Amino acid sequence: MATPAKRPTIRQIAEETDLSVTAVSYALRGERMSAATIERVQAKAAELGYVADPVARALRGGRTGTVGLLVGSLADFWQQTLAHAIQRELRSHGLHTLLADADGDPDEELVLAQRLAAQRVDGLIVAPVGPAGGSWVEIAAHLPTVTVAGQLAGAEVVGEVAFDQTTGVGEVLRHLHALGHERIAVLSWAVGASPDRPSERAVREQAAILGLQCEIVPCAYSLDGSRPLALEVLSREDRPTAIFCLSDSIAYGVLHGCRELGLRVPEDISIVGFDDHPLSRLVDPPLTSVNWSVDRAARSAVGFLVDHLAGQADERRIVIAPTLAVRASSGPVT
Amino acid sequence: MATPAKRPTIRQIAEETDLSVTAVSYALRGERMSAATIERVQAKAAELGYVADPVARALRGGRTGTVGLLVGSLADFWQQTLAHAIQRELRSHGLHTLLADADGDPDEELVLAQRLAAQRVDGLIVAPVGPAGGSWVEIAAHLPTVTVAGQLAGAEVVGEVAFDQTTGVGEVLRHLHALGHERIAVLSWAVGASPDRPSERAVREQAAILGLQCEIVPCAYSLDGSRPLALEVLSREDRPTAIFCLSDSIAYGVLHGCRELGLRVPEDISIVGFDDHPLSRLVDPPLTSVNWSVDRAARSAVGFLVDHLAGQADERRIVIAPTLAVRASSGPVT
DNA sequence: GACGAAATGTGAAACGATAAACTGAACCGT
DNA sequence: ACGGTTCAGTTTATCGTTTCACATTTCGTC
Repeated sequence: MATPAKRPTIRQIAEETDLSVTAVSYALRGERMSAATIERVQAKAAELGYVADPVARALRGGRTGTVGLLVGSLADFWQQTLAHAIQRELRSHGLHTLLADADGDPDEELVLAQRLAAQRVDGLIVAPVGPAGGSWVEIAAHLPTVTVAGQLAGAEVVGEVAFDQTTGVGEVLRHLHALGHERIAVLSWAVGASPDRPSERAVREQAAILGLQCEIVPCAYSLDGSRPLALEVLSREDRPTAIFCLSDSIAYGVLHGCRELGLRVPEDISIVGFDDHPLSRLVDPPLTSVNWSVDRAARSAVGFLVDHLAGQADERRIVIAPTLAVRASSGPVT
Repeated sequence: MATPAKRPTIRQIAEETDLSVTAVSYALRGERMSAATIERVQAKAAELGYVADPVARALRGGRTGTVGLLVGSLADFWQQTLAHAIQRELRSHGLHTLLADADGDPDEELVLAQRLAAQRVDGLIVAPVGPAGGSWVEIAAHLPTVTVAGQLAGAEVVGEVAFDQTTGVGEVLRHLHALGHERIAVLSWAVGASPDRPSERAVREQAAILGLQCEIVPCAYSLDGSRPLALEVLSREDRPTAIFCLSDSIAYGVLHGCRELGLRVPEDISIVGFDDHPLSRLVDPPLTSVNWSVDRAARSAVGFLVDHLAGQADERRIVIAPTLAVRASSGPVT
């Protein structure tokens, strides 16, 4: 902690090359100055190990080379995977990541978005937890924003990676219906103010079509959040014959609960997840789940943002199609 | 993207209150000015929704309220968990997190550390991937640094959360030894320049003591990284009777490989992990692993840093003791 | 009622980089 | 030889905040 780290500054280079600060600034970027000067400056910069100060640059208002990544909850395994994939993809484009975790709280999400904007990120990639409040409209109006796996109603985004919830949910419910299930509990990740989340809406629609009796139960993300809830649902008199979890993380907690209660899966109860985390094929029993290509989502999201930053103004949108991965956790009603 | 977001500035408050910028700056922090002025200024600030610009503040040299979190590889499930825990803990202290992922590359790790320093983080929490290079000494000398689960040789840190590798590894090897295993493959997360990683050293030491034949195989972190390697090891003529993976993520890949080859675990081969990810008890078969309390590690790491920032100068250190969680993936040699 | 010390406030410089506007000089064609 | 470009720089202002040094006013005290 001794001396406060003296990184070389542009001024130092200026002094040592007998040029003005401005000249150095231009030369470093290879603009305007004569070839000889540019060479001389860059040599000196290399010699001193100069790296432009991102903070100063940000204050002045230029590009920062940093993108904000805002996820709904890092407690969710799948979102961890997504965050990693996006982060890695951003880096392959030479962009840095400022990751923020709303931890399931829509209000916190907004605060964090504003904080990221204040940090002068060049753009924002959001996997929203809640529906858009009014402030989102404003944020997205000023900061190129791409949404992944969720909408920000009303906000004008530069790209959108949507997941076809209707089809995904539909496939699950048809699968369960075909296996003879009729009473299904749906564990949805709970957040205060989101009465009309697409996935839940899809559940109601599809359930109505198939004539299924679906009860939607709000649930916390984490393992420790869903397990107690699962215990409650599973202990009921008229236990459902299947549980459909709108996130694999939730499903894991339910599996855990089943194990504690001595319930066999899928003989006593079928369990289906959503998002298909890489470990879902390894758990016991392997979890039936809806797979969306994380890599494709990450690539698209980053691609949209990068394109926009490169000046391509048109809004982009991709809808990622689901694949139902049927594994051993779902079986016929017995 | 229209107008470049006009957040209210300190100057705006100054104008509307007929005070100097300086006065407002002081008043906002409740210093110097008269009570009346302070009140007036803060009221105006609240009215305008003023929030201090972190970038400007950082440039000037003050606290930024942001901590850099540098993890060796977010591809590793356990490190995802750790990152989340630390992030959450930091937030409970009102600190923001700037997360960077070295993706297994020690050089990248250094670059990122410097980048974080340039972003003026108040401190750094590092789960290092490689051993310290010389630059780390310099970085840590200028920036309060806490290490978690790894050392930065030579660097003077303000806190250290160490994991007792020797005991952890010892317990595993004794466990396997007691089960009759003698030829053990150890899959270690590979990184270029780390010939003397503590865990590997511990393996060699303990293996010597117990008279075990341990081969250390370097391995990538991810599922996709360890699976092919596992296939190779498992297909050998003189296949080891047990595989000890120095990370649960690696173990998952190995489990996957066993399944593909039709090997039964633990009848045909025993598998042990390291770190005990929450899902390890749910995979098939449940994975024997070495548990360290993530929460305790996160709390300690953040606590050390916060204490230091609060002026407590003494260096802190905690050694987290392992607990061997014996589950079904390890069994006697048959 | 004069004197020093608080209390309260102001202006200017600084943090590091960038952009707009300006200054000479060299160079062009006519 | 003259006005107009272009080149290669320099000056100056700016981003939003903090802090140092200084200028007033107020106050208690002898």
